[in-house]
Amino acid sequence: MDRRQQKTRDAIFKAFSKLIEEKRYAEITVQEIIDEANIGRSTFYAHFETKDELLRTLCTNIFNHVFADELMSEKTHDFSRGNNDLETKLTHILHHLMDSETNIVGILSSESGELFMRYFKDYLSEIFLQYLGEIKVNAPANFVLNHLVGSFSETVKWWIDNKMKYTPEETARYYIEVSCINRIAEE
Amino acid sequence: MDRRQQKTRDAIFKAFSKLIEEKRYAEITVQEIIDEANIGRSTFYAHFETKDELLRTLCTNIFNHVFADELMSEKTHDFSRGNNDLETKLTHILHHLMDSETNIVGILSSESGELFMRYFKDYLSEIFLQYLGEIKVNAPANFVLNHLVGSFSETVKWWIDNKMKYTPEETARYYIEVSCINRIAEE
DNA sequence: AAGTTAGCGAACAATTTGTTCTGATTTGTA
DNA sequence: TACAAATCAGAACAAATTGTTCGCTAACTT
Repeated sequence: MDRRQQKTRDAIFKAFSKLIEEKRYAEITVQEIIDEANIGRSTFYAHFETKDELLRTLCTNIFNHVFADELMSEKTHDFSRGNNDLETKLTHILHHLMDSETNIVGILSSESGELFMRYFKDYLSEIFLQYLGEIKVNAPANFVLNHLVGSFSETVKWWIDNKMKYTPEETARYYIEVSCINRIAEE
Repeated sequence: MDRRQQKTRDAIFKAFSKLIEEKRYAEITVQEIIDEANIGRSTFYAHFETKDELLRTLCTNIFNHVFADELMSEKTHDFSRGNNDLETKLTHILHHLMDSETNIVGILSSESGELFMRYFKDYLSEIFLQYLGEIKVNAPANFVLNHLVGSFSETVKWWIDNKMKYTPEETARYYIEVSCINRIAEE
């Protein structure tokens, strides 16, 4: 890809990330992004049709990176020692969020966090889906999946809102603790 | 209160509710609300300073109604038979959502649902706070509260997205089933 | 019935959005 | 190196939106 395109793209992402930490997504104007990125007006629209498309692309980039490892290692679970496997995976994800270059923390904890959460949940679903069969609970499967994904994403938000003052290991542990998943181990 | 004011207010709420079921909150313009409500431009601004204030007011109205009963009966729990009390309360809330005059279901399941969920969670927190002391889990209290509130609101969303094909009783049961709350009963 | 309050709608300035055009710059390649 | 193609900047534009003001009319309260 053309180096100029790449540079412009990066500038837009960087500007957008910075702005989204300062104010709500809805309040950010395309003009502000253009000014912050220091590019021409038409240049922005050559890359993204709307602000929404920019957001969508940014989310895909970020989460592809965060989930890169976890989605690789499908079908290699180890249930022999309870739910160790899942706990490790979740811990990894939290570490990735912590170490990410782009300021995901700023984004997720911003007023626009909900938008990102939607994308986040899509990725999480793929992870939890692999464990669904192991859970013995008297409720519809799609309810359980929804619950696991929803409550883990709530956990992440809580963790970030609390300035990550707990370690990824502790946080994953808390989640397993309150989750019905820990009944796999108790069987 | 002046009948004219009441009529105008109702017209605005009704128009806003209708629009929010059709499209995202961000995409709704004040002009559309005005047209749908069939009122004068200045009239809208005489009632609400911004679109955000309209949203806030609508949420307060709706949820005050849904939670009216539950918030009354504070401090009258009955832990003697496990978590029956909470399950009943949650069932009530689901019933209220079902029977509400305003189309809460349409609103909560709309693209703007997350906005309403934020308000919904505020009310839920008050309910769950009363049960927090009874839960024995090795995790910070504010984590547990966040988890309970978050996962119940996820339950409600799941229920609505599934066209409420389960009864409030069933749904509340499922929630208790996967929740760490049912360990109160198991002690 | 008289005085007060609310609603109407036109007109206004200020922003914002997305498009189009022209001319300049950069890039990959021959 | 040189040239053609792609990319960029920025000005200018129409259209939509926002929030305010003002004079007039209709409805309400006492």
